[in-house]
Amino acid sequence: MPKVVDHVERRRELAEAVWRVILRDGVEGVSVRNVAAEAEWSTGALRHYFGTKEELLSSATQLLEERAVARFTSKQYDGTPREAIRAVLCEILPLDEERRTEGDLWFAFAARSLVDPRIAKEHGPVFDGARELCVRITQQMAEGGWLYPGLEPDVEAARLHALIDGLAMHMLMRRVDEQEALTTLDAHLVQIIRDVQQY
Amino acid sequence: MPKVVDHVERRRELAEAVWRVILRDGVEGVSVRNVAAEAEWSTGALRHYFGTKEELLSSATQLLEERAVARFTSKQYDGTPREAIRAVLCEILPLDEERRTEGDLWFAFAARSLVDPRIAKEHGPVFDGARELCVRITQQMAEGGWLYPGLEPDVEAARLHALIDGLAMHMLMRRVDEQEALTTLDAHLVQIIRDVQQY
DNA sequence: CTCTTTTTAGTACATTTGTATTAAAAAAAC
DNA sequence: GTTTTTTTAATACAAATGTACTAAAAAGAG
Repeated sequence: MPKVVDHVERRRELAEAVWRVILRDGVEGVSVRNVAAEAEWSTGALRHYFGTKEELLSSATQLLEERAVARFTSKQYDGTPREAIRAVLCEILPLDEERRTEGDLWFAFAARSLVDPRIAKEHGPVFDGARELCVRITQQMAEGGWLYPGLEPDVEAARLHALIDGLAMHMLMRRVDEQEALTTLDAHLVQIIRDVQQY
Repeated sequence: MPKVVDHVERRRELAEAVWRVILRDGVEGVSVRNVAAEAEWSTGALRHYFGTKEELLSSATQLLEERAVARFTSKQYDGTPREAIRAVLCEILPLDEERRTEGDLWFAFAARSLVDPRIAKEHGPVFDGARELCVRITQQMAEGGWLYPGLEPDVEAARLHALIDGLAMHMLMRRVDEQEALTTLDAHLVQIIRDVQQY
């Protein structure tokens, strides 16, 4: 029998090499040879796992999706409502290097998804994950009586999602810094959270 | 003397060809030959106006910027405060084909600007134009007494900007439709505009 | 060890890429 | 008409690209 290789691990390894290339040169810098060189593989070995360049990009998107969605869905509330919600939302903002990397990739793939249906399909769950996170937040707020009176949970989820993605994008474009983003987010939370003295 | 050619017009013509290529194939589809074919020019003629591919992309970004900023800064208020503000903000959302095209390009260039400082520099004014629009709105609201009490004009400008850009992005990604976007925008306006009976 | 299958390396090939060069065509000044 | 300069077309070329192919290497089963 042949050498036993963890295919899942190999594909992850390759996907991460794709990431590094994208972060350095953008999606346009992704070529079979570039990725192989980045991973220190031969093009032949790479081709053994990925038949085409498209599969390579798909795999990189999928890995990003898995990680992001896992992070979004694993977070739990604790602390005061405002602190908890703020902490959850901060998972989306590129506040540290890891999340900035994820954000850069998310942005690159989002732009590519506009002209590449295949990427769009694989990128969709990232949007859905963030949206579900926002829906979960506003629904739990409504149930706990923390949602500011008169606000609709679903509409507020959409608004929160647009705001947080817009902020994230502005940060990725380096036009808004961390402090301004948090100030903006806090201003929003003030308006949607009803302050309860004892919770 | 030579044939008299309107260089500005030529460059505009070429930039629009670049746009069409980007809309069809993404930024990665832009090559000297592709653009020349799209414009029905020879590569030699194209090269007479643009020495390198980078200049070609720069020119396309600049044209986008000029148009977008012109649209943003030309709008004037009229009608009730809410109607006027809504109308101005709707200039940013991709609600018709022209603005969707602009939006698609804006998105493509924004993503590219993360790894290409040159594009970033030329793309910056588009961000600034939208931000100034938001600042103008919130400041005029504050001066006219329409801003909901307790809100800071500058913070609200940043929040409005993030929200509108996030909504625009979600629409461009085809994950949010026109109706949901307007519902979300209206929910936001309700919270930042103080309803004055007589204005 | 021998066999069998996976994994890898290296190379090949047709396209496409950015850029440069060349010479022809066009058009106004004289 | 001739001259002069811009504009255009066509081609050239090295480099990079996606994909395919071939044979060597690796590693467990018998």
